[in-house]
Amino acid sequence: MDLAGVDFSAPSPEVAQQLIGVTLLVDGVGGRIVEAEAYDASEPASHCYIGLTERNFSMFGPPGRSYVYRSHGLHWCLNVVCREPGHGAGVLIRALEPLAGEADAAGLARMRARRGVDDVRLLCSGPGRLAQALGVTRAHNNLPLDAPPFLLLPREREAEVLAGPRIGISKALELPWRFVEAGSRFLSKPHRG
DNA sequence: GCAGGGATGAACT
DNA sequence: GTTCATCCCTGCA
Repeated sequence: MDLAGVDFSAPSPEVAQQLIGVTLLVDGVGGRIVEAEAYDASEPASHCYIGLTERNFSMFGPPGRSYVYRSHGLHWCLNVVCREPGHGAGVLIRALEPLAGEADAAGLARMRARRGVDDVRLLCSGPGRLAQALGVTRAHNNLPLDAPPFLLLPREREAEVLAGPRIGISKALELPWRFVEAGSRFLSKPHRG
């Protein structure tokens, strides 16, 4: 399963690393991925750790699809599914650098309207913010990423990627499975080595 | 059936 | 740094 230069059948940490610098659009709105976290059925921080449930079934399906879940009763979070079907693994998309070129002005305006904020650095800097800016909800769960409304575009240049501990979890804190683009202004939190 | 907790974000002090 | 909005899943009765 290869899409936008990313091998989605690889282990999730590899997929997360490869996703940094890739452009993600939903219905034409989005930006470059600058922060992503890997999750796998083998470690307790993952929704997959407990096995297949109604909530996480997407992550046990074929790679290259979406997994969208509700966080804290309020926010939607977008993941991409990786590994082989039945394994249970995914990558949480945590932050985007919003596309800001002249051709993308309409997309930027839609993100600002959905978020209700003007500052471009607050549009997609966090998994809940990102989903709101892109209009992602439960309706986007378990959809293929190589078909509308999703569009993935390969890196235009090499990205310098740093690894560090994941954010907001209480288990498997030792795994350095958060990947960020070095020096990005659009991270949800600064990188820690 | 019910209590506890969470891959968050915003508004506080 | 702390608090809280408020849904869904889990574990235990």
